[in-house]
Amino acid sequence: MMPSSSAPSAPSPGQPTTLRERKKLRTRQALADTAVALFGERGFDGTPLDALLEQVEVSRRTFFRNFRSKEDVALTAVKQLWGTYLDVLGAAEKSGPLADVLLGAMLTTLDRMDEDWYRRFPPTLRLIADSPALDGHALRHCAEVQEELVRRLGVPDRLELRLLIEFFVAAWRCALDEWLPECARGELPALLRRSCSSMAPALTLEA
Amino acid sequence: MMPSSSAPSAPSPGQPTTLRERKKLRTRQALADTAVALFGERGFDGTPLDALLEQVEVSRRTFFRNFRSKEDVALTAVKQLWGTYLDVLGAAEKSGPLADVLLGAMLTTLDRMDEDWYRRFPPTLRLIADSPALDGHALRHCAEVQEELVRRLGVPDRLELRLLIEFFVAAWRCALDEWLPECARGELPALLRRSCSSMAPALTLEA
DNA sequence: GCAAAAGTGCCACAGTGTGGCGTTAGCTCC
DNA sequence: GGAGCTAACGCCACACTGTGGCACTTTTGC
Repeated sequence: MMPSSSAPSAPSPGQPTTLRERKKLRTRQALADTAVALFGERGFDGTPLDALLEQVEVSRRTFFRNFRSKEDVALTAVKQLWGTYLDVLGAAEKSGPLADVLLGAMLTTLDRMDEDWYRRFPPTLRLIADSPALDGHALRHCAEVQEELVRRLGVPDRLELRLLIEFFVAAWRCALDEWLPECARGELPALLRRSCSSMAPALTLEA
Repeated sequence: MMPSSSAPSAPSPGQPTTLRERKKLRTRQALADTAVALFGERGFDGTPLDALLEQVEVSRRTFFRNFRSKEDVALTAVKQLWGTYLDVLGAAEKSGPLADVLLGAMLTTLDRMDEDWYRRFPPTLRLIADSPALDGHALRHCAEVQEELVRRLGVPDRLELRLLIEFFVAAWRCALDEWLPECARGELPALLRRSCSSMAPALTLEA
C-alpha cells in the first residue's frame, strides 16, 4: 500500500549518529537476538511475548514501537537479507539476461552478510519451518519484496517479468530447503546456482 | 504435518447423509457466505468476528469448531478450489510433460466449479488483495498444497519437481491478478494458458 | 540551563482463540 | 415409539496479541 512512513521495523539510514538512535538500535537488536534464542528453545507459538519482554526488560508498549508484531521480530534476519538484496540490486548494473542479474545480486548479497547474520539466519529458518503462522508472514514478506522488484525492474512485458521474479524467489526457497539441515555458509551460493540452473529443465519435466 | 484427523475445515465426504451432517454443513456454508459478504462490505480487518457470529446467530465456540480461524472462513472458496484440484489430479492420467498435466488438471477443475463458487471466488480474491494477513494465510495454504503435490507426483529429481510446481502455482497467481479486475468466468482458462506459455520465455528475459 | 521533542512505562481495552461443562438434539437399538 | 447414547451447541472464563491514552524521563538544540 504505502512505503512505510515512520513505520516500525527496517531502519533505513546506514549509520545512526545520535545517541538516541544508537540506544534505540541496541534495544532493537537485543529484542531480535533474544527472540531467536528464546523462540528456538520453547518454540514460537509456545513462547508468550511477555517472556521475551521480561528477559530484555522492555515494556510491551516499547516493543510494539519497534516491531509490528511478534512475527516481525522473529523474522528480523529474513528482512535484513531482502533489504540488503534490494540495496545491492539497486546499485547493480542491469544488463544481459535478467535471471543472471537476479542471481548475481543474491550472490553478492550473501557475500555481504556478516558472521552475526549467518549465526541468526539458520535458527530463523527452523522457526519458520516449525510454525505455519511464521511461514505465512515470511511468504507475505517475500511477496512484498517481489512487488518492489517488479516496480524497479521496469520491463515491457509485465507478465513475463513477474513470472521470472516468482521463479527466482521459488528457486531461492528451494535452495534454502536443501541448505537447511547443514547450513554451512560456503555451500549456499552453490545450492542457489544449482537451483537456478534447474529452472529450465524443470519446465520440460516428464511424468 | 498431518492429514487432518477430525480437524476443522475441509469436509471430505462427498454427500452428507444424516440430518445432523446436513445441518452442520448448512451452518458452515452460512458462515462462509456471510463472511465473504460482510468482510466485503466493511473490510476483513475492520469486521470483528462477533459481527459475523451475530448475523449467523452462532456462538463463538461453534464457529471455532467449524473453522480454524477468522482467516480460514474467509478463504473457504480458495480451499475448495485446491481441494477439487487435488481430487482432479488424483484421478487424472499422469503421462507426458508434467507441466501439461498440472495445467490440464486446473482447466478441468475450473470447469467443474459451480456457479455459486464463481460468485464467491472473486470477492474472496479482493479480500486477499486488501488484507496482508489474509494474503499470508492464502500463500501458506498454497504452500501446503504444493507439498502435497510433491508427495503425490513422485519423480526421481526432487528439486526439479518442486521447482515446476512452484512455477505452476506462480503462473496461476499471475493469471488471477490479470483476471481480478473483470472476473469474467470464461476468460480465466485463457489467461492461465497464456501465463503458462509465458513461463519459458520469462527465463530468457533480457534487462 | 531550558524548552521542545522523542522515547519509555504503565494502565486499560478490544479482538482472537481455547478449555471446561451443562444442555439440547439427532441417531440407534430395541 | 421410547430409552439411552453421542455429537453438537451455548455459555462462561481465561490467555495472548495488539492499540490508545497519559504521565514521566532522557536527549537534543538553542
